[in-house]
Amino acid sequence: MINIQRKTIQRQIIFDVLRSLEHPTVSQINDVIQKEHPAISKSTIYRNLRQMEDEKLVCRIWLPNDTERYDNNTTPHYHLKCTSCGTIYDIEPDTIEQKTKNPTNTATISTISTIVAKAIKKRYNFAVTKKDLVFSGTCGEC
Amino acid sequence: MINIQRKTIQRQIIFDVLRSLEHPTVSQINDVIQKEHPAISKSTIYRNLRQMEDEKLVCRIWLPNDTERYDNNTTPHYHLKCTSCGTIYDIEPDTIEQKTKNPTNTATISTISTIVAKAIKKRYNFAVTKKDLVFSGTCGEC
DNA sequence: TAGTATTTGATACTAGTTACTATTAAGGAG
DNA sequence: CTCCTTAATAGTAACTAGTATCAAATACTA
Repeated sequence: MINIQRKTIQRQIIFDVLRSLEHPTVSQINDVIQKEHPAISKSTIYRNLRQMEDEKLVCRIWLPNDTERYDNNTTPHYHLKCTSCGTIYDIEPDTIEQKTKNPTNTATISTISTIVAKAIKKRYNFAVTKKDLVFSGTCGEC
Repeated sequence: MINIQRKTIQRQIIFDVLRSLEHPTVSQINDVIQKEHPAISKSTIYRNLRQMEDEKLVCRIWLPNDTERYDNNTTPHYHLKCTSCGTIYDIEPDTIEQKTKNPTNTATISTISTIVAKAIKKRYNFAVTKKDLVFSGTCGEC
């Protein structure tokens, strides 16, 4: 009996709260949990979030000039961050398309990033396993 | 006399140390400075690094699962991080090239990221001003 | 129900920020 | 060149964010 994930109430609460929020910081998750369950410690929260990340139940995301955030969208995708209002948007890599110079050509971010990963392998002999792409700027609302 | 940047010895020391290191963390910068100048406080170090970032003298970079780092390469470029040895490599966006399906086509990361930024504008009405692209994986040495 | 390894919560630590007082660089007047 | 003024900067201390350690509690299995 080694390394089995146990089902604890704390773990279930943390997961549920995370699922109810959009790109929350740990502090936001903590605020919600404290109201109902003040006995749950921050160690437990951080620890469980990391564990869920390892299990691929959630993603931990790193945006410039921000604290760590969690994302319950586990499909591969990238992020936009509005530097004016702070909102974080998901970019779905396979839905976005852009014609290149040749009007019959279209490219998704997904295929583009695959091309880049191959180029990196060729040029730097570096095997890419994870891509963190963040675009900062101003959103349509601002 | 408002908002003039003053030339302080602390500022010069911090800048010189930063220039001598590759992608240093603040802790690495601090370690070097403390040996010669133990009186310089961490607030001063953090404050000056941020100020130099505002002046575009250095870049602050954010890598997944890492503390903040500074980069004295101020030309636009992206990063590779080896998850095995921890080494950080710069990708020069204009030097890397990769043929697309059409063998007469080549694309730099720079042009690709410009295409993506335009697509983001069209699709999400979001004006990209900064791109933070980090590729994690295993380097040739590991 | 008992045994045991995992998980929790507490505590103390490292990393980074903020607020505030004391110091100092730069510019002007004599 | 020296003194004065003043706003920017330095250092201190106290705070938020995140990590590590470890005894106590608890989930799982037999």
